[in-house]
Amino acid sequence: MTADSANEFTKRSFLTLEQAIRNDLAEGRLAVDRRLPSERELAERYRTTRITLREALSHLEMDGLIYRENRRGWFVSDRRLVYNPLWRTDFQRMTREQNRQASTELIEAVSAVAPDDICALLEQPSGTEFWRIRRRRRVDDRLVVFVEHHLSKAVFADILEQDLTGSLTNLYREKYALEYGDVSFEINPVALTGMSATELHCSDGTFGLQIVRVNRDQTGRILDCDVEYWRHDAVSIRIDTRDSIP
Amino acid sequence: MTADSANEFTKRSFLTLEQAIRNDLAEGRLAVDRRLPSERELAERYRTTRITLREALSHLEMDGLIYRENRRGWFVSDRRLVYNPLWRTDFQRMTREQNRQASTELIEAVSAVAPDDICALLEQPSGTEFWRIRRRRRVDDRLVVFVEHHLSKAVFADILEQDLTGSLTNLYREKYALEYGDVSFEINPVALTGMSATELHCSDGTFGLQIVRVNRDQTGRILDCDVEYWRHDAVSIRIDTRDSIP
DNA sequence: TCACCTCTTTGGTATAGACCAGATGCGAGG
DNA sequence: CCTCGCATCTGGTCTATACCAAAGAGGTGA
Repeated sequence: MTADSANEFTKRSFLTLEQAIRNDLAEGRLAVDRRLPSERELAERYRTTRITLREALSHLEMDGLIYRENRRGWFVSDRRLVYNPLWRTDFQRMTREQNRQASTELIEAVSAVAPDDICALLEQPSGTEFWRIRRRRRVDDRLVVFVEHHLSKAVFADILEQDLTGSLTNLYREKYALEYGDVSFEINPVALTGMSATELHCSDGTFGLQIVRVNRDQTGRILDCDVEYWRHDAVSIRIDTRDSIP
Repeated sequence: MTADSANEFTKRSFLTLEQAIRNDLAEGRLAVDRRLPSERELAERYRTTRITLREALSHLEMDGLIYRENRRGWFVSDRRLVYNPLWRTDFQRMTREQNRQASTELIEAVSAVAPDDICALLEQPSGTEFWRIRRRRRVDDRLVVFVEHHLSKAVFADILEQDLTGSLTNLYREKYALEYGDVSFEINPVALTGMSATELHCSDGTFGLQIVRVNRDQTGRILDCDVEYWRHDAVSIRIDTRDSIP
């Protein structure tokens, strides 16, 4: 930040601090390589305390302008990824169509008893075991979503032998000759906690968007259930009934 | 409990302030007709400072357990309203089907130039005037959503003479013989600011869910555009392709 | 009855420190 | 070359206190 902009900021009210940071961000004075200076440094520059500064940063975070990675620092948010949960196009293709670059990491793939609510969604008795595949995805190198898939062990007997870092959609089609049919999903604003927070490198309690989706094949048989946890500033849900819903 | 873990217990109370409040909420010790004691009283009760206490309350707020009304206090959240933006059932009926009670307040109904992005969505040149209807809705007496409707002045010439506290869906059908056709919408997690925050009685910067919807009639003509701002803990979006999309 | 004013209570913002814990980079030792 | 451990960064949490501004209660006067 230049001496000028520091001088411009003379009033001490909270809103002006937030506005000052907003302006400096917009004009690219603050961030170097999308990364903001440390909180201590910012507090000094704006002649305020870390508590007050963090309050302002939290507001900008909620507004989707910046985000933080746990104990790593603050960063400037990129544009949102447009996402239609009714489409089962694979993630790579979806991001490519938006001129973004995506990657997927496999966290685990095991057999496990699903929680009761998931069993209910999958129309199986509580305590049923499913394949549990946990992955996380990046867009332009930023961690944006943590996904937990629950798959029928009967239908996908040998899924663990497949490459699970790619598209499950394609795997279903190519290895199991399954095409998607109906879908249902639920979107909830939630706090990211536990594993979703850890894997996304954000602190416990960060705001996120949870999307729970149940996928069926053409015969109406339930195939799997995905539970996605998105960084809230990284995604925009968009649905249009004029699009065919395959 | 072993001696080791007892030792650990005395060293660091693994029951954090947040968890303590969480327990008190769950067991009904804290909620007195859904309102929490003042921050000062809570801080005293939990032997901590207001800053720390507010941090904990913010976490619970993000998690959707409690919410605040600007300078009025903290309240315990009720269950979420299930909402399908593809359905144009009127609000009253939707809430009744979930055993909730709804009400709508008209804030203003005027002719006004719509912002550029809204004009673009409505496929009209920038600077076009529309009817602008602003309303807010309550569920079980809690303010949950602020809505801004932009309607074609040509199609709805005399809409200001109608009762605008009721269902616009019904008005379209009964007074204008219009049925809904295709819909498209966009969901974004945002910070509530300005009018949306003021009208919802929440402080500037509170986290919310924005839903922008464009409605068409059966011939594909654009009817209107709704911009909704929801309190994040009050709504759950649910969509199922097996439901008919009228 | 009702508009208006005032006083109290509430959350909202701010100061100035301090220590903790995870992330990271670097250097020493294998 | 690689690994391990330590020093030093970062944000995360905390104490203690103060004043401000809006909301709400209650009283006052037309």
